Formats: sequence, C-alpha cells, structure tokens
Amino acid sequence: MALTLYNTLTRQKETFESLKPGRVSMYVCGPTVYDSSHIGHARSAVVFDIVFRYLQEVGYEVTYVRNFTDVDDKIIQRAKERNMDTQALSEMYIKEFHDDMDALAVLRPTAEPRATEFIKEIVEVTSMLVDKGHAYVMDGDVYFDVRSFESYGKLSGRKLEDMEAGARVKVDDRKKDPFDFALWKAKKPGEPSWESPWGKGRPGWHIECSAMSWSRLGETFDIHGGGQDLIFPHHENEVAQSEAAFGKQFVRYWMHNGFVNINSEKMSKSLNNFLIVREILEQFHPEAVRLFLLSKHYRSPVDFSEQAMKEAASGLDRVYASMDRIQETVGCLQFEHEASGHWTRFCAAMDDDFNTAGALGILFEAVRDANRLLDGDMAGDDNARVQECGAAILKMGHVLGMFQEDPKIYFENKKEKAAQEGGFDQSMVDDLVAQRAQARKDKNWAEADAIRKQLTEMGIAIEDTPEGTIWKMA
RNA sequence: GGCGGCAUAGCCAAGUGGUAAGGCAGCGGACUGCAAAUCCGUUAUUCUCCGGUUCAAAUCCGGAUGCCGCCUCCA
Repeated sequence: MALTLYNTLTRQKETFESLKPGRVSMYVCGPTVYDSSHIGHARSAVVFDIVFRYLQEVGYEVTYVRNFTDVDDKIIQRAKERNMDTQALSEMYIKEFHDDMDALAVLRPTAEPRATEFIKEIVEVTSMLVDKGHAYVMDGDVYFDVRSFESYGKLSGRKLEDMEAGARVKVDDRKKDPFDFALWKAKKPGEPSWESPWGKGRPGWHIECSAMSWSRLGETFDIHGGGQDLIFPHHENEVAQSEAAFGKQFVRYWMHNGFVNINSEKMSKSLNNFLIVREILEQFHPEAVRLFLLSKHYRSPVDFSEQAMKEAASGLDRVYASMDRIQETVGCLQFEHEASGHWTRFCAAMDDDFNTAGALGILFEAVRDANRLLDGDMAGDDNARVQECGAAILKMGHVLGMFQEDPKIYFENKKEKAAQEGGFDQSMVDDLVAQRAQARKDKNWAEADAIRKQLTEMGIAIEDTPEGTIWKMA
C-alpha cells in the first residue's frame, strides 16, 4: 500500500517516494527557545513524531532533524529582561522543551542542531547567495533579494505584487524590495555576535534552516515540516535561499500542521490564553493529550477545551480497561502476535496522509471487538481472536505513542493521583471503605449507604467490583 | 485588496462517486441490596442552503450563506 501525503507545494495529495530507496530525510522547524512550550508546540511535535514513527514502522530508515532557534530578537530581549546570558536562557528552555516532549512520549529526533552551532555553514550559504547576486550587503547587514529569485512565492501561492497591494509592510528605504529579508544582521551593542565577511553580526531567522538542513540532509531532501503559520514567510524564504544557493529543488514534500485553538479562540498574547504544556500535564495524562491532538486530522485546526480533554481521557480509560481485560483473560499481551485485520485497516488510514482520526476509529473498533468476544462464551478460536485484538491495539499504540503502560499500573497511578489531588489520606479512605464493606456483609444497608454518602460528599466515588470495592475521585 | 481552509447527529470527528467509521454524552439491557463503575446494544433515510452532472453525490460542477486562517513574531 502506498503512502500518500498532502504536499503544500503542489496543494494536493501525492504518492510518497523517497529520494533514496528505503531512506527518508526529514526536517522540521523546532521552537525558538525563549519561553515554555505551549500546546501548539506539542501538536507540531506530536504530529511529526507520528510521521517519524510510522515511516519507521513501514520500514524506512529515517533521518529526522529538528532544530532549535537559539539566537534571535525575542531571545535577546527576554535575556535582557531577566538579566541573563542568551545562551543560558536558551539552554534552560531547551531543557524544558525536552522534559515536556519526553513526558508526551515524543521521540527524540535523530539530530537537534542549534543555530549557534552552525554559524560557519550559515556564513557559507550567505556568501554563496551574495556571490551569485541573490543577496546584497548594506552597512554590515545582508539581505536576500527576492526579486532575484523568479519563483518567489511558489510555496505559499502568492505573488509579490498581490501582497504589496494591501499588506502592512515595514518600510525600510535601504531594502530594494519590502519583502527582502535579512540573512545576516550587523552587531548591535549588547548582542551576541560572530565574525563574518561583512563584519561582526548574527544570522537572520530563515537562513539557519537552510544552512542546517543542507549540512545534515543535503541540498535536496524528502520532507520538511512545521506549523501552518511558517509557510509564509519562513518556509517561502527557505525555499528561495536554498534553491538560489544550490540551484536544485530544496524539498520534495512540504507538510504543515494546523493550529490549536483554545475554547474556539486563537491562542494569542493579547488574549493571554497560551496553554503551557506542563500545566496541561498537571491535569491530564500525557497519552490523553496525544489522543486529543490526534483525534483530528493534522492539517485541520483543533479546539482545546476542558470538555474535549475529559472526553479524550475517558477514551483512554476505555482502551486501558479493555487491555486489562484482555490481559486477565488471554494472558500477557503479545506484541509479536501477528496482528491482521485491524492493523491492515489502521495502516490504510495512516497511509492516507496520516489520517490519525480515521486510524483511531479502527483502534476503538479493535477495543470493541475484543470486549464483545470477552463478553461472549470464548468458545472456538475466540481466544486467538482476542489475542489478535490485543496485539493490534499494542501495535497501533506503538505507532501512536500510546498505551505504553501496563493497564494495572495505569489505573493504580490514576487512583494515586486522584487521592493526591483530593488531598486525602488514602488509608483513611481505605478504612471507611472497609467499614462499609463490613456493613454490606452484615446487610446493614443503611450504614453502608451512610458511609457511601459521606465519601460522596468528600468527592469520592465508590465502585463495587467482584474483586472488592475500589474508590476514586468523582 | 490578495491567498487559502472549513460547514457531517446533543458535542467532537472520519468518510471525497456506490448508498453515513469511531469517540464523548444520552437511552435500553446485563450486572448490583440499591447505586456507581464496567460491558453489550442503540442513536443522522441523511451530510449548511439552492441549482446542475450522473444509473448513482455527503462526495464532482456552479451559485448562496456562515465560520475561520494567512498576508506582521508565532507551532
């Protein structure tokens, strides 16, 4: 089955063919590290984590590069505000980013280059552009000359003329065209800087990605990803830089993920509604966050809300509950067990431009099928069929980065977390539960119900199961 | 002014020519001392509206309406 993906460059779905057989080279724009990561960063990271995982699952050897922008205006400004060194600041946020993404089970890319580690390459590419007449020097700044690159605008589908008509563009008389952008910025007092043929300075934003992808993946590579907002100007400028410098196609497939809205509103500084990953993780299981993010196609906007997250958390419980039953009945879940129908259909959905929402549908069908069998008489080959479901669930989970915990531990942790949040002493609750159990044994229903009522008022829900009574936060 | 996207049940969401996946909530049943939880089952003659093409359309074409994004730092 062929993998197809939507290519922003051609505005249509295409059959994926890698440049080199069996190998995929992929570059994704990582964060500018001047603040904590928000849910939008998480979406991008999770989306491309899925791409990374799935490509490997279907047999490719993937070189996945995701950069850190560790020098730019915002970092410099933030460092100044905090009276910190820019490097210390970016270092701090890189660590935070790693912690957050690790928690979300986002695999580390093959390489995570930082802009400041590639100054040499940045200067090299910039020099090439100057030499070839695609860039010009002004007082120690170097600008890319957009008029010199004929197909400027091809990625974002716009024309310079159209944009200039109604756009609000900063006027800078020194630039030949308002859309010319800085490759190199001359040093200003108090800013980090490096030596260059044009004097001391630092790289502009767009050039780092051209330089780092070139260095790590070559002049042409397979997939370039990032958030939809990066299409213009960032990726448009990357195309211009790289193709002007090397004279070859830069990227074969461009993939862009959609935004995360918060309660139907765009995240923005003015609304002050940026949701920080670590705050979300205090409240929800990381796999519930992934489930939520993957429940809609990666190119569509997704709306974050308390309700949506609760639904995702409920769905996650459902899968783990089923896994627990499967484990209890047919023994250890065998990852190696040949997964058939469910897995095949799951792959068909993933092959269709990473349709994770559709794939999740198959996942839940496997859960339902297993539960249905387990509720039946388990005659004939039902045992094997349940195992097939279990194996499929695990295998799908492996691609989705979910269901990695032992179900027993998952539910135990959940209870512990609930008790902690509720500020209850577990043993005290256990005592009350035991008292109620005794009352029930004595058929003293009034007493039992009174205790249950007491617990309910404390926000604790009681569940009587064949194995005894358990409790959790309501 | 330019470019692009979306509109499917109470909510979220797949499906892009062959007669509507899945999740959450609800409801019915099983289970329970009663509950809760869990499991099973069930829930859109119909896909914003109006035309058109076709044996056949949520899916293609034309038009209308509504919502949203980008063109400025942004995942």
